[in-house]
Amino acid sequence: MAATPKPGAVDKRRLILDAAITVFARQGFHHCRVSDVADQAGVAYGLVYHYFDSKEEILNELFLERWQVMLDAIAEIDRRESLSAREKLYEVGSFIIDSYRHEPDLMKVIIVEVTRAANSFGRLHLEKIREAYGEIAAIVEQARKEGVFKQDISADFAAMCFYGAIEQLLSGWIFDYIPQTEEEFENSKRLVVEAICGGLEAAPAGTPAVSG
Amino acid sequence: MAATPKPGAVDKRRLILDAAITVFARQGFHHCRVSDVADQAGVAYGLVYHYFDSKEEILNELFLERWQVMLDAIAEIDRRESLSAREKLYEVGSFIIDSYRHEPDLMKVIIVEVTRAANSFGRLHLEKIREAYGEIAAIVEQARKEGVFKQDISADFAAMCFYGAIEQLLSGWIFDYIPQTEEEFENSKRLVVEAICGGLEAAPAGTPAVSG
Amino acid sequence: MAATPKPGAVDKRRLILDAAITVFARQGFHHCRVSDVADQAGVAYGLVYHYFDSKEEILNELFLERWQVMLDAIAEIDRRESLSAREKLYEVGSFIIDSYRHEPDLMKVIIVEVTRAANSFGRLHLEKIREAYGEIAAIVEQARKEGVFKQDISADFAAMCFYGAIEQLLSGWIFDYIPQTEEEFENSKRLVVEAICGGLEAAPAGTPAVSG
Amino acid sequence: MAATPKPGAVDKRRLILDAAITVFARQGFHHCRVSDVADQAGVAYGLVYHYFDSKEEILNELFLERWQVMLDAIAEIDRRESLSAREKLYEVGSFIIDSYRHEPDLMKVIIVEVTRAANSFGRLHLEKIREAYGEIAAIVEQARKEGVFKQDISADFAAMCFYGAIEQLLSGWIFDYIPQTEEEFENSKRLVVEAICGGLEAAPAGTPAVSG
DNA sequence: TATGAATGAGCGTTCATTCAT
DNA sequence: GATGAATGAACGCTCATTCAT
Repeated sequence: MAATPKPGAVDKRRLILDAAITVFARQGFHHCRVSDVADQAGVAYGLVYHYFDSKEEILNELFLERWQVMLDAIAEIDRRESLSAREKLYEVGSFIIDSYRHEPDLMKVIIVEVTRAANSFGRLHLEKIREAYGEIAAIVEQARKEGVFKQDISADFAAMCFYGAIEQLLSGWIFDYIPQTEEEFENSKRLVVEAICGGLEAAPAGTPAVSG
Repeated sequence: MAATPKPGAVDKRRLILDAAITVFARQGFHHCRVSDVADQAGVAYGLVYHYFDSKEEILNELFLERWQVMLDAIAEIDRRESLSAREKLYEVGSFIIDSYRHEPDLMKVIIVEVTRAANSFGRLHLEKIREAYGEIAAIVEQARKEGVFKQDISADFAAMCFYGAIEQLLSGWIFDYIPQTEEEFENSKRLVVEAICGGLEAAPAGTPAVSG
Repeated sequence: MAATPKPGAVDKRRLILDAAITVFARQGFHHCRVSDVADQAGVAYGLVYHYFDSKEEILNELFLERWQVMLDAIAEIDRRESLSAREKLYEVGSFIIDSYRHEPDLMKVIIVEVTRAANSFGRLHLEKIREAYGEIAAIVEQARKEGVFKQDISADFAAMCFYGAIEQLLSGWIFDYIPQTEEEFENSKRLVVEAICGGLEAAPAGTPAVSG
Repeated sequence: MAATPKPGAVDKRRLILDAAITVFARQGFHHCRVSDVADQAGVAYGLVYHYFDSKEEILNELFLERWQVMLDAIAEIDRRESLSAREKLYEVGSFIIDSYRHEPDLMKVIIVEVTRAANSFGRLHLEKIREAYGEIAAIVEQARKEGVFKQDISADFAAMCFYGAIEQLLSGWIFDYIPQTEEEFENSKRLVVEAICGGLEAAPAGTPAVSG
């Protein structure tokens, strides 16, 4: 459809996608009009339909584009053999949290309008969303095989807990439960791994602490 | 307002609320019409406006009614002094999971349309939703004071992880990631506490296991 | 859907249908908006959609309602055993021409937007339209069997010629080729039968004229 | 305006006109986009506007171009003094039927989108369309003067009947009421003249038949 | 000539809500 | 209480046409 834009020229398609991120994040996908996106992008209404088949397709594209980046990143992390399971999960959590830190609107849209809206748009992407759980589960599974992680908690189950905790943190930032400071972001990276891998319970006295 | 219905008479208001649970769960709040709810209830759709101010009010009422039951239940659990923190969290998780088990449509509506839709309807109820986190945090906080839970993980943070993990599990059932068997429900109650409190990591050899 | 209106009350559904006749005839189906119909009927926009599923359905209803009346009338004419074939065709032509005379807008809509628009809306109604040809053909067929009509012109072919001639006359009135006077209508009834049954050619001298 | 294309070069204007015939015939004028025509022609849709002022102008051009050919042909037929009225009408009918036989798409477009759509595009061309009736009427008129055709049927009226019958036949082929075989075409040429000139009624016994 | 990005008016349809009965 | 006819704002999408390149 749309060709690669000439170098130096403004890529209107990108402009529209970026405008959509802003508008979807601010008003919500359902509560904004296509014209809001066009206005935000500074283009005519019809141009949106020149580049996209529907309002929904814009959201799908935003999601797929970004989610794939995350899937690739997690896969890459899992391949780093020098890392322990806990370190791998730390990297995964870091990647997600940093994604939010650097592109909060985009991540808000993805979390709120897609992954947490699984019975509307998320439905379309259930498989893609589950891939992420699967990649996390793979990290856990290896740790279980090595005896580092508990045998009685399945890798899938562990992945759900880990991902759920992180998505809850993102939700906390998105909806202002939790202050959004650099320190808070960094602490959260560390603590979510500590909580899920090491558990909330303090080690019994005399037990050497296992730090992350 | 609607008066208490005569004994023996059909409570149309309740009929409409129950119909809304079914319809919201099946079609989603945004993808159903007021008339769908009325049809399901077997009443004229004008009657819905006799009992409720708007479509949204129905959802609000469903949420508030049920969420309060949960808040009360958690508060009650927290008051049981004989229970350890882990046991309390087990009871909390059990309550939520059993809620889904016994009323899956209602819980689906609450989770999908309210707590996970915090930028639309959830926005109205942020405070009420946070109360739940606060109650869980209170349980954790006491355990921290007693030295049973780690000091470096704040109670609020811990509560987010715990609630996030459970909501993720519910989402898994709602969207059919996870099989919905009695055994699965029971295992999940146990394992989510084990994962969050005890951590995913196996205890180092020689360390006495701490069971839930 | 819409119940029978109370006696004395205004039947809004009928009001909309009548308004549609006026508007479709004046502006053409494609060149009017649903709001034009609603305005003409003096009702709110949405009421049109309360009674009809779509703009198209209004046209379909207008056509089917009226066309069936014509089919019934032709069938009834064919059953009158005392009439000759020529008399039957005269009655058929009279019925169609009088239909236009008494409800020119409705007939204009049916002819212009349906029977002469067979590749858009007419497509839906091809079968129904052909029924009329079939009924006319039946009249001709009987005359052929009786030896009154020529054997080498099939009944179907003859029906096409007869119907085509009449539709052309209606078109002439609709588009003001032909003056619309009472006299013209009456003459046309007589002459179209004379032309098609008796032919344009004058009888050879000495041949007794066959009058209609 | 577009200049005459270089010899050997592709005439894009002609390409677009031919593509329009195909597309208008297949989808209908109203149900195709300018880009459909351009795609069919294998050119960018902007080019259509280089050669034509509007989508409508393409249709106008197709109609005028072809209709004039027919007008000329009928005029030429009328000038052939050796032919009887019936023979002239046979030639006219043959010309129209052969036109459809050789260029069914073009004739379909002209009949369906112009002559039978007189209240949209046809409106523009009423005069041009009537010219054809006039030419046919001229043939009849002469026959009336010569006493060959009946006096009580006016030439205009007769022309309408004759043209109406033929257009109905074309419609029958266009919309697949009537089989499109060579034999059918040839028979129709003969029979339509026989029906309209000679009439449907069998000659009374003892009357010499007048054959076409 | 030729391209297709850009424009924006226009329209069909939906549906929450009101209200007369 | 109960019904469903009536309202009308809102919105997604289409597509003929323009125009910069």
